[in-house]
Amino acid sequence: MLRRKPAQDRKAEIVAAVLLLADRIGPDRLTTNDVAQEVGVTQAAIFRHYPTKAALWAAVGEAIALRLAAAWQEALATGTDPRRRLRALIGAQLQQIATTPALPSILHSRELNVDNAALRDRFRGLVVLFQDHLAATLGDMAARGAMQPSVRPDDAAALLVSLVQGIAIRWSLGSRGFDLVAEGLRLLDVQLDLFAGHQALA
Amino acid sequence: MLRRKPAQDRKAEIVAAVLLLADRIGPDRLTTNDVAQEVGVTQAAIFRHYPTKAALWAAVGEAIALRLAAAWQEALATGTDPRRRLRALIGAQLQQIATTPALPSILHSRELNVDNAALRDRFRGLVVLFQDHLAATLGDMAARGAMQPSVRPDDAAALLVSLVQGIAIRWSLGSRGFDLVAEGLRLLDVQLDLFAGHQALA
DNA sequence: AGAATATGTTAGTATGCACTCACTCACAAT
DNA sequence: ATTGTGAGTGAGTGCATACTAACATATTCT
Repeated sequence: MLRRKPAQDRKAEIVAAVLLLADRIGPDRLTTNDVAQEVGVTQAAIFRHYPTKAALWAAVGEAIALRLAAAWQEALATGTDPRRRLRALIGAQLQQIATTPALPSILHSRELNVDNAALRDRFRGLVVLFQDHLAATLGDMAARGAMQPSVRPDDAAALLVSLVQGIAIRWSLGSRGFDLVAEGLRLLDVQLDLFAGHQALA
Repeated sequence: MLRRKPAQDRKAEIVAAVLLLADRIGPDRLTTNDVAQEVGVTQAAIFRHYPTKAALWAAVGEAIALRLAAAWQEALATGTDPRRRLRALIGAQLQQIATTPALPSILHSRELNVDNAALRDRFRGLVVLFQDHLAATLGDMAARGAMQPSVRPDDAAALLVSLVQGIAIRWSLGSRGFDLVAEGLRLLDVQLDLFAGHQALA
């Protein structure tokens, strides 16, 4: 018979399994049976820890939200130079996606966006928070003259958010054949040099 | 009893229903029953026209591929000015997304990417084709001095593809509260001015 | 050691899914 | 007007799913 674990540990294992399998199988196709097999217990055991599948997804969402918020806080603690802080923010985001590749598909899954209204609002708040961080840092850069005045700050923020999403998609479609963080930061530097309006070194 | 239609018309109706419902319900959650109700026939009738659900998805993919290719061809016929051609290409792509909002989610759905290998390759080819068009046009722009030499053409193409994906996502999440094509082209102009290295008019 | 508890299992249920089969009848050509 | 064709139906099948209830035992507390 299998080793029994305290509920707290098992719950964490289950959430981890969902994150792993959401990437492999897809968030909207993931079944409680898949999760149970991955964890190594019976399907019924999942329901001892989470009363419904929706509750399980809520726990997964909460775990993601905590991780993201922590990563952003750490990035914001990076010095006072706005360009370095921007790099830290974007780098942290890319790092989160690299370690949890299911993140984008979960964020856009119908599971979260259609079924679970409370969680959807939670994530909307997160996205807004991230964009606020970006906008604030871009404002600092503008104050230092590191931004062409012709580029509106909200447009710049939109371009940066797109950059992250776009490279994450390319990384996924290309079977993760390159270093997401390194390539993302390289592209970010290209874009930031363009924002600054001076030519980068060849 | 319901009006009977020739198979060709009915098949087109079914494909149209899938495109509509894939947006509303999600590609991976769409059932043959949903489709049948939308069309106004019984579930069994769907299987008279398409032997399996996978075959139905293949038809949907084919329809999308034809539309995209046609839109790109039309855009490429736009004059010889590379910047205008780029605007036409991106505008066509945004227009396609605006009229078929399910497009991005279908392109990234597990239905297409996991189950239907043939169709996945078909779409991969489409994406490559689009990027080739972009790269060629960017090359023309560079030849006319409308691109800073510090920006590699493939990086520029990656940034433009990201721009389209990013604004499409924002449009979707924001309940389509703005004109996707107009806003996308506006952002494109901001980015192209940055590529050119001269300030845009305020 | 023995009782209490909580983590697990076995064996279900109801529902929804893709898909099938025997059959009906609307329509078009003769 | 008759008839052949094929679009459409009603009633199913088998399977997967989320979830449940009764029971079992590993672990912990005393």
